[in-house]
Amino acid sequence: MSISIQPVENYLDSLNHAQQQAVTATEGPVLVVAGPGSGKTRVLTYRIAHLIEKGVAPWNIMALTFTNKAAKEMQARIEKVVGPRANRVWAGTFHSIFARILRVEAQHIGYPSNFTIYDTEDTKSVIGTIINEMNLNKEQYNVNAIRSRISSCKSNLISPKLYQERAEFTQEDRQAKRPFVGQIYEKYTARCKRSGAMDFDDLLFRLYELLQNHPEVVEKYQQRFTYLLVDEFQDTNHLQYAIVRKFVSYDGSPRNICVVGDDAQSIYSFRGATIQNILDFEKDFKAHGIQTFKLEQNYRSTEHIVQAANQVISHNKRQIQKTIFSDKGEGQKIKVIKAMTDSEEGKRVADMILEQKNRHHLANKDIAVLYRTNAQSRVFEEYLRHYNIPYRVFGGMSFYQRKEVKDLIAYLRLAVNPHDEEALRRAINYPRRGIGNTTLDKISAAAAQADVTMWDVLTTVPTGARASGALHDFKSMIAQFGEKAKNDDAYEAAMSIARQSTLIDLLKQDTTVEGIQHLDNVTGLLDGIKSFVEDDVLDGGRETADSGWPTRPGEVEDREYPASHDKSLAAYLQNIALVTDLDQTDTTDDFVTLMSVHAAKGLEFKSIFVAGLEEQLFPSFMAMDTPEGLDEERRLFYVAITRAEQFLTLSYANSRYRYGQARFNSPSRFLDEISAANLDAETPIRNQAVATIGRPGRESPQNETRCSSGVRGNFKRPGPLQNVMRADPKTFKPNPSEQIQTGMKVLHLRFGEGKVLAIDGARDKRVATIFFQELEDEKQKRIMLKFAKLQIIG
DNA sequence: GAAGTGATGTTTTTT
DNA sequence: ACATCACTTC
Repeated sequence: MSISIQPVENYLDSLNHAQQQAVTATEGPVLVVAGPGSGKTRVLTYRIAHLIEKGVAPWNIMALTFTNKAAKEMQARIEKVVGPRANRVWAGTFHSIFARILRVEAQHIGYPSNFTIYDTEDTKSVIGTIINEMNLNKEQYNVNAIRSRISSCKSNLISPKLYQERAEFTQEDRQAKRPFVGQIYEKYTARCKRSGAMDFDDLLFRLYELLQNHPEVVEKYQQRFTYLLVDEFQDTNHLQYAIVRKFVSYDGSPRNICVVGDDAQSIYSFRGATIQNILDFEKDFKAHGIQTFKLEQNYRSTEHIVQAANQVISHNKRQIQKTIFSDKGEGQKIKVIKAMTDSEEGKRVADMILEQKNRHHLANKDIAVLYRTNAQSRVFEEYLRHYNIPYRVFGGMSFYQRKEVKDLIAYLRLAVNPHDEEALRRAINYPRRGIGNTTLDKISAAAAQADVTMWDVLTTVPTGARASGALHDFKSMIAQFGEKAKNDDAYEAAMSIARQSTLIDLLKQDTTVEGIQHLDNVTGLLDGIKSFVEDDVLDGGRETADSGWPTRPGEVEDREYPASHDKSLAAYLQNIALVTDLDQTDTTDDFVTLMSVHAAKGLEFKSIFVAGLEEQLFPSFMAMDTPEGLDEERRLFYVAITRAEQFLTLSYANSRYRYGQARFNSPSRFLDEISAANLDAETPIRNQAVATIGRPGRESPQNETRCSSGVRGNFKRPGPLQNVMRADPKTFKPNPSEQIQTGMKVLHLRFGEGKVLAIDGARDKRVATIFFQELEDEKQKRIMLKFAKLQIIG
């Protein structure tokens, strides 16, 4: 392909007719319907470059994407055409761009500018706490269900107030036997606000409210963003479109808005995305001379693949008419692997990968295995590891979701915003400092009572003497961390917080295999913060670039928006809250990619494997009951096969383990939707394959230790710790607990001989701190005397 | 307070 | 199958 570096003058020459039109129609509303591989990103980037060439200031252009990756790629490609001033274009995800605006305008809506961003975990935890506090039944009030209901409310512009006013909702809830959902929603919203926190949906919803209620603010941004572009428009939800409209719909607006999308690739309706937006867009801007362009030539895939894709998608009724074609030649027919079991599927796919690498000289990074659910990755991992083929799994647990990483981040978050209750709950007794659930409940109740945060009442709530001391210590420690966060750069601050919170010490004490892994992860986090501080490349253009560029109104104003030069802890946290693993791919490494079909959207590979093509799985049993659900599954399949450039292999298994039990499914109906003319006739089921179904581990158990790229620790757990008898049960005679005093030597059935270092608490709440010589790692134990069986031996 | 046990739900996709 | 969570036991 000839994309890379185009001389500035003739970048238009490299485009086909439809693409050129889409690039040069800069004024007024434009809808670009772009099939897979049709050069959509190219059109978007050239369009922006073209605007800049025509004299539009980069900071007057806002380009909204769905993923950070897409935004980065766009920015990089604009830079190739127009140079470093590309950095001043407001290109980013909906969430990140809106967060940036909200930081500046926070005071208008009663938020601090360093507000915390709650991830899904935090959200669920808050909702869980509220359900607890309201004494509601956990089965009826399922946290996940409530969370998604609240989320979809926000996506549809329904505030808590509106929710409780509308009979349709209250009635529906009453029928579902959960009449308090509205109240939970209201409390949740209030609590987030009190904590100075926004969840993902709030980044959109709060911005909408801001633009709605503050004419002077909305005007400022309407004037600022004179050119608006939206990528993957089919995946926007109602709320996102409402915000976009706010920016461009006002009296005298030139309505320079360009949306690019493909209704056939809409795969996010489960989180509120709706193709209705495309239809509405045509309607909403009809009066303003909307221009529509269709990009129908596919430059990615060979003909068999494109034809198969067209056949599949033609089974969907409602769609924008278009004809995708390719002139890249017939290419290879599509192969189908029929396996007996999921394990055999894994083996056959790995075999085929090996064969393709040899026969067609493919690199690992030319190959991807796509599946419907992340849980399917395991069998492929097993066999790829067995064959020593490097691979990487995307999705599943992200780095930032790991417990030890979240633990440290909780402290960092507290340092920046001590009102962040989720961080407080996480950090307050880990490492242990004697602030148990009882104390926590008291604080929580007092905070709710006074309508303030837990931080506000931390040291004013009456508790036991011990807890009270611990709370004072904790509060002053966090306050001290807060000073560091304010004065030091992110790395210095994080480093000393990691040390002084004693989190690092705690991790170092754990010498098990996982323990070392945990410490590695935390070190990795700290390294990440370090490179955040040191990295001035990422957005450096803001400071130094384009000195020859004339100063315009707006340029000075631009400095109002926090950017790369902000190396504070607050800036770092803002950054990572909206980042996923996918965004930090090191493209120099050569590995096979394993990911869900959703995650693969927007990517392309020479060779694609789509696995698990079975009824109930793909299409998913969750979606296949309704026509709309099935259509979306089909679009998902369409996305999957159109990722392939030259080789496409589909696979399925007759039986597969789900929930620990073998299930039998028939081949996916989607397979029947591809004409036999595009399928490889010979699809041999080798007898020999059946004979070697056994797991690789069984054949050569030693092999596991050498796996080069083992990302997920398949290590054995070390079993119950120290479950060895250290004292002879026959001669063991425990003393009554009242007799135990500080300084005594005692014998414990399992822990052996120990010395009582201290005792705290009174009567039946006495807790002894005992030093056990014979224990390996954690020699000091705190033992509740009421239950402990200890024999005094001196 | 800590550790071990049994019950339960989870698995569709993600900013 | 696996992880999380309420519950029991020391």
